[in-house]
Amino acid sequence: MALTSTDTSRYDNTLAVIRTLRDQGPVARVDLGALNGISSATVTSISAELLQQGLITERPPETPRPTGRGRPKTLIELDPNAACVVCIKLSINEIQLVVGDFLGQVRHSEYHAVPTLMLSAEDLETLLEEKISAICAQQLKGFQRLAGICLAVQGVVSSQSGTIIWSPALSFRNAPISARLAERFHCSVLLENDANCIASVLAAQPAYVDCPNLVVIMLGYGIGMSVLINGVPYLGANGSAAEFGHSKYHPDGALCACGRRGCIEAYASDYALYRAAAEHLELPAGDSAHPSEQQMQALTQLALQGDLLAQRIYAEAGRALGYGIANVLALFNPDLVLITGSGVRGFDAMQATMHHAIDEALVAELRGTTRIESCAWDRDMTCMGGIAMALHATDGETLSESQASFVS
Amino acid sequence: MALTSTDTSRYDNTLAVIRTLRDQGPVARVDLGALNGISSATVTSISAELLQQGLITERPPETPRPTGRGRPKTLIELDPNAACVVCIKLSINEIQLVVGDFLGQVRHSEYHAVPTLMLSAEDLETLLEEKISAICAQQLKGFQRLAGICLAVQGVVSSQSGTIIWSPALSFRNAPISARLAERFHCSVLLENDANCIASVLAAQPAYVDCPNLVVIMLGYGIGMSVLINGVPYLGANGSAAEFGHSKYHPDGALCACGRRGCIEAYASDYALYRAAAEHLELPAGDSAHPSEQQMQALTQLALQGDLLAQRIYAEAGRALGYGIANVLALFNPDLVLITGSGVRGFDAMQATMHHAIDEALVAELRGTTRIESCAWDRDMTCMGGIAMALHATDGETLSESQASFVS
DNA sequence: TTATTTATTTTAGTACCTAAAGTAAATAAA
DNA sequence: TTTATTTACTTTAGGTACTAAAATAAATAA
Repeated sequence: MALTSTDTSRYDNTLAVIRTLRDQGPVARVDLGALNGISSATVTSISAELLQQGLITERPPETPRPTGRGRPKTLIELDPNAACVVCIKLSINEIQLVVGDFLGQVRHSEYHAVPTLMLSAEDLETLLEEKISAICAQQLKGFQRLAGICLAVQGVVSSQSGTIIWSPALSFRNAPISARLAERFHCSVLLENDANCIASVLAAQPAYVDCPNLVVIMLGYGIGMSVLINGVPYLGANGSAAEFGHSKYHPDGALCACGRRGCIEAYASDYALYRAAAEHLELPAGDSAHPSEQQMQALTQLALQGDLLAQRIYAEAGRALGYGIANVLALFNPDLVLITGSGVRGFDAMQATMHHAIDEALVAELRGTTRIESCAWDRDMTCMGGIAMALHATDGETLSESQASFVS
Repeated sequence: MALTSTDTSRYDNTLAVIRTLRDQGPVARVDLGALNGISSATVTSISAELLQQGLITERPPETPRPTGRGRPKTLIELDPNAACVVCIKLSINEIQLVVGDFLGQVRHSEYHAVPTLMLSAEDLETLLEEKISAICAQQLKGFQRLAGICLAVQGVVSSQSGTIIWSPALSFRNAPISARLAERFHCSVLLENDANCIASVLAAQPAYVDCPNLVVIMLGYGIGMSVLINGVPYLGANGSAAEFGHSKYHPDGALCACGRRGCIEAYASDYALYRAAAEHLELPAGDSAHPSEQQMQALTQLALQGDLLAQRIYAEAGRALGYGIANVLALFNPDLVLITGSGVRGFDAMQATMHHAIDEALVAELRGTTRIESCAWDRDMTCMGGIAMALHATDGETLSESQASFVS
């Protein structure tokens, strides 16, 4: 008779095995059992299925002898070519396309300069279709299947409906982007906020694994945030949760790009810092409303080298940031707040006032034990996270589709 | 051989049946199956066990005929006396003790005036032991077992460790209260924030069931908040999440009871409103730092009846509240914000400026579709929520202990 | 060469669930 | 009044998935 609709234990255990193999690399059946709380007999049965489906392979025994007595472990590992995902990062004036294999490793990466603010929703769709088609044709040869596509976007997105609601990198609003790509490429399309991608990568790092409640603040052209609760991004009702950049520092504060006053972003983002400095300081020529990396580096240099006005600007940014973080601590009480993004280049110039503002705003009981740390920034991290999230989201499909193709 | 450690389906299904019966009242086996996605054969088997354990009873067929053809449904229902819980609400200068039955119905309630701010941790423990002992002796006669005790406390508590970290109703800090009570009364002791109790009750109401992400703001002597994410209270790392009252309105704002400046509580709590008014208005005599219900009602009356100064004070409170809510919307993006607590009495005098502040602070894309509503306040609601949470937390124990006692 | 150790596989047995068949208890229709 | 129909509940038969224990495999140590 039929499988009970509520009994998902085989499915759950199989996914657990796949994910353990992805996280830990090659693992023996005994250890897979111990790690996941299942018997090794069950692991034998699950791995036999996965082997038949071509999702895993047995690793040939090492030539250098295994240590210890007894029958040596037979390591099994994911077949990196069993599936792949494509992740596209959409940021202001640039898109990045990355191919990741079934292990989550980056196998290909390319950047394109694109005037994103000029694009209509149709332009963007067409552009993405073109670029992804090219990637499919050139880069996906050895893979058994394309499991999914992840679109990592700054701003407010609805993952559920696949709609870009509001992105600082784009001029249009409310574009249901996932549906068309899913239809065109016959695979799952995941739409994610870029900060959530970064947070997923950071949460997996050994230094932060014991932080079930993790807040990641992204400083850059704008200011983004991700809140992981028990390791999963908190999205809110419409996907506009964690909009730290537009939480408030001061009721009648500086003007923000969003049109309101007093947002944290209006003090601590690249454009806010540059705007405050441009009037008074000698800085590289360029669009001062959309400062380039080079422009920002020049400004940061001034602050770090002791220019008093630049220091004052960063100090005030740090104060706003700290004040905003105080609210985050009072409301989320996370284990850890990590500050990263391209804007961390200036973190040393903000740090002191930031900590001071936090202490001034919160009593010790509410300040709690939350660690607040900064963390080096790597422009490829977003897509690494997107790949991981896309694989995680599509493991179930990969599993059932491999099964189907084997049966038929 | 042994039951697989991962196979919890019978346990899960049994709990689901118990909880359905608690939420919906008497239900037939067919309907229990349909509601929980299990076959009625399984419900037959589960209900046979529960019947033997004495946790449910079959309801005798109704004298007025059931409508429709076919064999009439045999309704089963929880035995209200199968278990009970005691909930204690600890608020400033008052404690309430309530007995709830296995259905979650209040069976007994009593209030005691207690100078809570004068108590040491030991005093409190002794007092609670006394009061609970008396309740046990007098009120728990008909019940098969005391499943648990719930302590509902204003302020910051660690549910995990059972420690009261910081409560405005108490002078001491960091008191591990649960352990001693658990030892003394041989049952589970649940320590909960009062706002979480209220939120649990509200979330179950038909009007709000479609709000998986619910924020409840409690106005009163202090200002509390609860955030339910998918129906469960978000606690944070140390239990100090959702401290809305000490999130910020203004960097250099009014002095708060916590010792910091600019907290929302320093504008919109009872003591803040009364403090602002007492200098200038004729109000009932009394401790103006801890205004009584009567004092607050007098002040609210003035504002609602058009006294300009009182109106200005409430308007400013509304502005602070709205500003704080804007941050909550930006960070949590909930489906619904409910404003309640004894302080809602003055909500009409705050409403206009509150909404204005929210609109001024947030662009439409971030304002989202969140409903913001107020909701009538009932002083018994906290304990109703505490009972529900305690029952939910102890259903598993009740189940396994009834089983054990049946087997032996 | 044999004993020991450890890993994996096979076997036997259990718990749970569902579908389908059987039974029970009512109303509607002949 | 009897029979058919409908709906609810129970029993039976069959299937999946798991574990413990036994068997087998493959190494090292003695």
